[in-house]
Amino acid sequence: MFVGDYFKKEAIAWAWELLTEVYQLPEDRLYVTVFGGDKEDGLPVDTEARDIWRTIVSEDRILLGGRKDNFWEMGDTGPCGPCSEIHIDLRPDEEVQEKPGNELVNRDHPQVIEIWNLVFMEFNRKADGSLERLPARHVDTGMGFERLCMAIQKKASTYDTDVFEPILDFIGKSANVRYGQDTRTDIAMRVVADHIRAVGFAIADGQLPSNTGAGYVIRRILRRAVRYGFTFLDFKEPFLHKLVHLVADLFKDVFPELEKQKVYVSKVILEEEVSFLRTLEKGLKRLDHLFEEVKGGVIPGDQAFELYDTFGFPFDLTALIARERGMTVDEAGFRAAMEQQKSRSRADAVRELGDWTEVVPAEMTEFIGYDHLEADVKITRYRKSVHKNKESYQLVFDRTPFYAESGGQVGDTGYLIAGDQKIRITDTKKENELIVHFATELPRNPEATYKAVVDSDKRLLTRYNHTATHLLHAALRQILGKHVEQRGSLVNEKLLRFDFSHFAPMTPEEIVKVEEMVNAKIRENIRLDERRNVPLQEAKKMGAMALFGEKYGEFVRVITFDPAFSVELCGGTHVGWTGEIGLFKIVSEGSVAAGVRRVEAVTGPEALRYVQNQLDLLHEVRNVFKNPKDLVAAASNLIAEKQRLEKKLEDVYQQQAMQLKDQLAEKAREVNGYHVIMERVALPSADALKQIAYALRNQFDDLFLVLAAEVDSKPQVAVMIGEKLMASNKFHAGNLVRELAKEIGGGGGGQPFFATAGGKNLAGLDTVLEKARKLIES
RNA sequence: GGGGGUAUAGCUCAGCUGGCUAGAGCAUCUGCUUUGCAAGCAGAGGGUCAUCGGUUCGAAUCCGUUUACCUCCA
Repeated sequence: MFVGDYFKKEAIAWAWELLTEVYQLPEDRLYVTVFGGDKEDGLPVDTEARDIWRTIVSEDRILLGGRKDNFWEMGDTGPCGPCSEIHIDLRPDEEVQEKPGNELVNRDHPQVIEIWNLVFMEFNRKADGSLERLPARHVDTGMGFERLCMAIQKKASTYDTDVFEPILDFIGKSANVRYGQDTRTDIAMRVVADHIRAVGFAIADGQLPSNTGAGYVIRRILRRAVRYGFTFLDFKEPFLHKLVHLVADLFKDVFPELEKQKVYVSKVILEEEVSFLRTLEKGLKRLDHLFEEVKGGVIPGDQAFELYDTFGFPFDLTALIARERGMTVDEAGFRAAMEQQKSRSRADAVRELGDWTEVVPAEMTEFIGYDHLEADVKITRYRKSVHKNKESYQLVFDRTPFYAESGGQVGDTGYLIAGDQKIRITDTKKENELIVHFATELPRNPEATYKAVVDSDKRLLTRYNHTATHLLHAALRQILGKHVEQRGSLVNEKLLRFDFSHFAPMTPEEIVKVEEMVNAKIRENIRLDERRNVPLQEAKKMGAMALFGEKYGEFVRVITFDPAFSVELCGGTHVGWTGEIGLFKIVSEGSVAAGVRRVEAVTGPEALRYVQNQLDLLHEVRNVFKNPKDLVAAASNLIAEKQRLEKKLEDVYQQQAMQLKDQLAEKAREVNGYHVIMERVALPSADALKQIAYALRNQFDDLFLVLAAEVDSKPQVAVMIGEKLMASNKFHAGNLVRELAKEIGGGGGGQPFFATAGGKNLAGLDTVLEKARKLIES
């Protein structure tokens, strides 16, 4: 047998050998399942697997399964195939006597469980639903770790194994609950134990909770754990983070990464817990409101959905609390709203991918972009992609100078040329061994040889940033400490963004130091030492920094700039000498999550431009201040002075307004027993008008005021009615002002005691007063 | 990537369908009380109602833009 050979027979035999001989699982409790064929797909029974099994176990232990259980697919399209599972019956002997285990396989029995799955990748599901045989077949093996533990340790549940016991113990002590006493708290404890483990590992692996993609999955798992603890174990304060040390210790032999980073991981978890408990609290508040509003027993589904969708408040909590108050929630309505949301998202994500059209058979693309920026290439396959009515094409070549997005570095852009046709390549991505080029149109003659040309400017600028990222990484480790680990990275032609684990904000001094060190390394003009195809072990010996969460093949590429400074495993493109970078400048420093800092920086011409812009800005500001000796003092003086003057001006306005008010008060006449003031005034603002009106109202409780004002050469009318008069219900300022506004060609309104109006006809102001006089005297 | 939401005093927020001269609690400051502290009482300062634009006589409130954050879905 050679590497790459299809080893269905061996895979089956090895699985059996491992379980029965190495792990000593009892053969008489094991069952195997084999794909039993499917009419719809026109697939026969997997006789090949069945025949292999027949040489190992007796016929009555081989069961046939349908497409649901024994045909594995990862999605609507792509590689798939029949699978063969091994199940174990862990029930006590008496039960086995009563009912044979083969009747319980794949029946969701808690103690008759699948522990092993062999997937035989033999087909490719095409876009139209049809299947084609894969030219190169292979076997995927899946094993349930906890289930295997359960089988080996002969326990009734995975949670009774030594993988979980200490964690459950600790949770029980913290919650003051004993495991095994109440199903509800038991479930909660198991959920917490299981989830903290998953989340802890994932975060140690470099995956942070976030609101998109993989990070969102982490967040959801974590929140589920918090929620179970919150409702069933009465953990109202963050507690999950306390479990991290325990999990780390339990798994330190097999997963040392968590042990190494436990402080960091528990910090991240704590932060998430705090923020989720806050959303829970807010949700509870809203829920209280909701209960008061609906009062009549059933909470509408869309309301519950809004709570969940917009405020992140879990539905089952809503239902639980509703039950406690003797109410129910319209669950069907909730699900309907949820479905709507899903289909909306799906509609957006709909991307019709056509099947590959193969031009020349080829299993991989040779990447020649480290040495070439253009090359003659042949198209090996292409397909059409439709997204939101926009067509685009994906092309694969036999070899390519285009760098595919990877390791934070963006994919190359460029064009493809043949004869008079020039095709724009807008992006390049990797799909397994293939490098896929995204094109705006389809080559007219796919069989022709094309010249592929990478946008060299963009590539060059990107190189500066990628090498600078390595220098930055090394400098951060030297200055901040060895706990600095890369958490994420983005490298394009404009800037570099580097996320790393570190607990405190960087001080301005640290930023300067890092910047200086990177620039010193640039001036040293260190030569690139690039080694391709280094065995992974050897690379590690060289001290290369490998990243958690990154998968590396057997052979790696090692990028070194001074063996004593920066050695990294990296597939990206770099400068030949660090001096090419020219200048490195940090543009911003901030945080993205608990314990993770983000630095953004620019290099080369972009850095120069940045510095230039800053200096220009400074220069301009200096000019504005007439080139003072001390710019900062000049600026702060100016601001202080401005505040002082504003205050003063306000006082003056106030005084003027009060003076005007006093003058108006003196002009008050007694008409029908009211204090009537009707004057034409000139004022700087509508607000001043309001001020005066209110001031007069405070002075006379039987006030009847109509002011016709000219504000910014526009007519404005205000009517104010005193408190006493209001009580008589005789007047309504709003109605009055509307009537008066007709004279100035405008409209208005307000409250019963105070109203304003504006208009266009300045000449009408005097008529307004006349009209008002008639109104009051009548 | 798509949907929903939020942005008001140093902090936490209220302000419902435009018009109660922009509020509450906590924090800060001053005074009183007290041997001192905690606390209490009286008072004060503190706001470009995120941004830009629009509608209106009038916008924290309605509409649009930008930014940041929250949240759900993919």
